[in-house]
Parts: sequence; structure tokens; C-alpha cells
Amino acid sequence: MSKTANSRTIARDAQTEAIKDVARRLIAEKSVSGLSLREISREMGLVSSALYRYFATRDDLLTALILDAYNDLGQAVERADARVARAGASARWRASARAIRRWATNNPHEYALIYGTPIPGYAAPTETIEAAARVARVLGAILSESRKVEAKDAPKNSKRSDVGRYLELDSLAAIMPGVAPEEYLKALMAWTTIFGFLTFELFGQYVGSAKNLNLMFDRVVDELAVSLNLEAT
Amino acid sequence: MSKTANSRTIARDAQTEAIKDVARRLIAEKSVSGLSLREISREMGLVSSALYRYFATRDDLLTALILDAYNDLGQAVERADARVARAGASARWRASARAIRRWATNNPHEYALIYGTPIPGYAAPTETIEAAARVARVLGAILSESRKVEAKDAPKNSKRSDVGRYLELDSLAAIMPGVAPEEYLKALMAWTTIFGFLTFELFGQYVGSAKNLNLMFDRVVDELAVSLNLEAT
DNA sequence: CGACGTAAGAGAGCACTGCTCTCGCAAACA
DNA sequence: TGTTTGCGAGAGCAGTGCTCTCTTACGTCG
Repeated sequence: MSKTANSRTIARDAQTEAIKDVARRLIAEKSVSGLSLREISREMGLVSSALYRYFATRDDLLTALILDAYNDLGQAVERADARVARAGASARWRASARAIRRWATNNPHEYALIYGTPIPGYAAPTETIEAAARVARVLGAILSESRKVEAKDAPKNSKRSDVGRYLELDSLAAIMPGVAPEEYLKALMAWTTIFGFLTFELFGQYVGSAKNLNLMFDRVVDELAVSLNLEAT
Repeated sequence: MSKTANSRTIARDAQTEAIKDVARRLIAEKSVSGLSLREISREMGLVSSALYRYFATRDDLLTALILDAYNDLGQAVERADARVARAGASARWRASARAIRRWATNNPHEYALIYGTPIPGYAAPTETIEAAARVARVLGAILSESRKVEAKDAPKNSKRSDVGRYLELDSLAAIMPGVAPEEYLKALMAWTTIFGFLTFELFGQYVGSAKNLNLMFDRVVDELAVSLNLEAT
């Protein structure tokens, strides 16, 4: 094997992970904008220049944290979904949505890192896009399953849709196979509403309008389930 | 009059406004995180400490910019709505939604300033909350009008709702008088979806899923109009 | 109209940041 | 065993937000 498992690369990976752990802790305590490499180094008993052996730039560190956050969230949702896999699309939808919110409220700063204002030199690498798709893949699979079970009722109405003019049909078909393209928009809207809700909740836009966001979120998820035709299980 | 119109306060207000203008320009060129008081001062031919006569802190400057951005957006939407005031709720809804998106895409960094990750010492002052409500007020008024016109069809189904357990009925009733509380959730969801869409669009989450966001947005607005029962005008 | 008071800007300075570069040293590899 | 390679230390540069003191100029009011 080419370059795996040198005892040097093992130590390197461990140190890299340690840096990210400290960074995560500091972000949780303060915020992402308050994260400084020098404070990380101080915390680790290192000199600041040493960190540059592992991350060429502060933004590179943040990019790595973004990737981890996407994967952490993705894994949480995948597990929540798997836990109720046999319970039908409606239950899976609810469980997954709640898992998303649970992760977000437990890790608000990491949520802001991936769904908040992007860092100036954003340019999300492919790796990041891939990790970001994990959550979408779970939701897509749920929709797919629900359509497989009941391949009955004709696609609502036959108003032929121009969905191909504004959506990437191929990638969406890969995420939710078996779902009619006419339903893609509603699926994307549901996804948008979930994360729009969390962004509004965590960033304070619901102050004054809502007082019990746990309950409100559940009701929103209910409404979305209806609009996605997930109820007849 | 207590303290208005001293020629000194006039000059002061002018200078304050000039600082904000330069700040806005720099934010548009770079980004909010790249905004530095020293660069503003350089741009204005001042020394950096002079700015502190006008804003005690960088965050204070940002807060002022946030307030202005909310009001700018609010005004844009109010005007767009007023322009089609007599055309019925459905047309007003579309015009207002498009005005929101137009403002957002024209001022992406200012959008990020108000709907992106909040600045650490957030604590939105009442003034800000008030300004933020302007857009909501327009959308609420549209919904109100549509319900006034057709006070007919009974409130959908009579499943008695627990909406009072999680929403602030009083403030919402003030924003959309005449609308049944059972509809508040859908209204908030529509609002959430609009801004969730823009956040996803501007922050890059639709990359790979959508290719024509103009058209997609219009379709989303259509769907929301249906879900809000705005079509029968 | 002239003296006073006040506010604006200049300038130096502090503590902090990201990042660079060079220099030893120790561990891995041949 | 000798050599390469990578890690951390340390000094330093340019930039930041913010504070403090000092001077100057301009409005205000007796």
C-alpha cells in the first residue's frame, strides 16, 4: 500500500485530529469568528507556527471542520433513520427531521459553520458537496420508499411540468429514485423548509412569533409530511 | 425642540452616514468579515481612531448596518407590494416575493448580514426587531386581504388546533388580522420557505440540484400561493 | 462680537491576529 | 550507521480593534 500506516502518518493524523478537537471546543465556547489559531496552539502547549504544519491556513482548518460537521450530521440522521427503518416512510420522515433538529440545537455553532454565512473563500470542494449530500440522501430514500410501496395513484394531475428547465433531473433522480420528477420541487421545498426553520430558530428570527419551537417544529414536519403524501403508510 | 438640527448634529449625521456608505461599499466588494474600521478610515482620509467618535465599536457599526439593511429590504418590498396593490392577493404575493429575492440577489452581502450567521454579541435591540418585521408585515397584510375578500369557506377542517401552545397568537394576529389562527403555521412556513430558499441559493446549497433559480423561485412561490389559498381572487 | 466649551481628528501605543521564515533536533528510513 | 524528512521553537511582519492624550477649529451663548 502506497502511503498508509507509517507510524509517522499515524502520529500526524492524531495531531490533526487533536487540533480539530480543540478548535471545535473553542468554537462551541465562543464562536467561529472568535476562533484563533494562536489560542488553539496555546491550549495545546504549542507555538502557533506549529499548527501550520497541519493546516496551511485558518480557512483550511475551517474547511476541515465543515467537512466533519457535514459528516457528523449526516451520520446522526442516517442512524436515526435506520433505527426506525421498518416503520414506514411517515415515521422515518419524522425521525430523520427530528434528528436533524437535535443535531442542530446540540451543535449550534457547527450548524452555523455549515448552513450560515459561508467563509469568503468558500469554493466548496467536491468532498464537501459529497458530505453535504448525506442528509439529502436519507430524505430522498424515504421519499423513494414511500413511492415504491404505493405505486398507485396517478401523479396527481397531468399538467405537464417544466421541471426539467430549472432542476438537475439526473442528480435528483439519483437521490430519490422512483419519485416522479413532478414531485421534485415539493421535495426540495420540504428540505428547504426544514433547514430554513432551523436557521430561523438558531439565528433568532422566530423571536416574537413562536414560543415553543419543539412543538412548532413537529407541526411543521407534520405539514410537510402531508404535502409530500407520506401519510398513507 | 430638544436636540435637533444643531448644525453640529447635522454634520455629525452626515459623517455617520458617510461612514456607513463606505462600509457598505467595502462589504459589497469584500465581505462582512473582511470589513475593517482601519480600511474605512483610510478610504475616508481619516485616522482610525476618528471613527470611534461615531461608532463605539465595530459591532456597533455592523448593528447600524443591519438596521439599515432591514429597512432597505422592508421598503423595497413595501413598494413592490404597493405597486400592485389593486391586483389582488395572488399578484401581491408574487410581486412581494420577487421583490424580496431581487433585493437579496442584488445585495447578497447585506442579506448575509441580516439572515446569515449572527454576530457573536447579537442581542438584537428592539429597533432591529421592529425593522425586521416590515417584510413580515407586508406578507401578513396580503394574507389578511385575501381572507377579507372571501370570508366564505369554513376554516378547512375543524380539527381543533393547539396552535396557541407554540405560537405567539397576539403578535401574529397583529400582523395578519382576520386570518384564522389555524392558518398561522402555514403562513410562517411560507415565510420560512421563502427565506430558506434565498439562504440556500445565496449560500450555495442548491448547487447540483437546481440550474435555473429564477424559474425555480417562481415555481416555489406558486406552490406557496396554493398552500396559502391565495389563488381564488 | 469675543470668550468659552465642546467635539473632531491626529497620533502614538497596546494587545492581539494570521502567516512566514529560519533554525535546530529527533525520529524514521535506507 | 548515515541521511533524509518532518516537527516544533522562535523571531518577526503586516494587519487588526481599541484606548489614550493632545491640539485645533468651530459652533454657541453671554
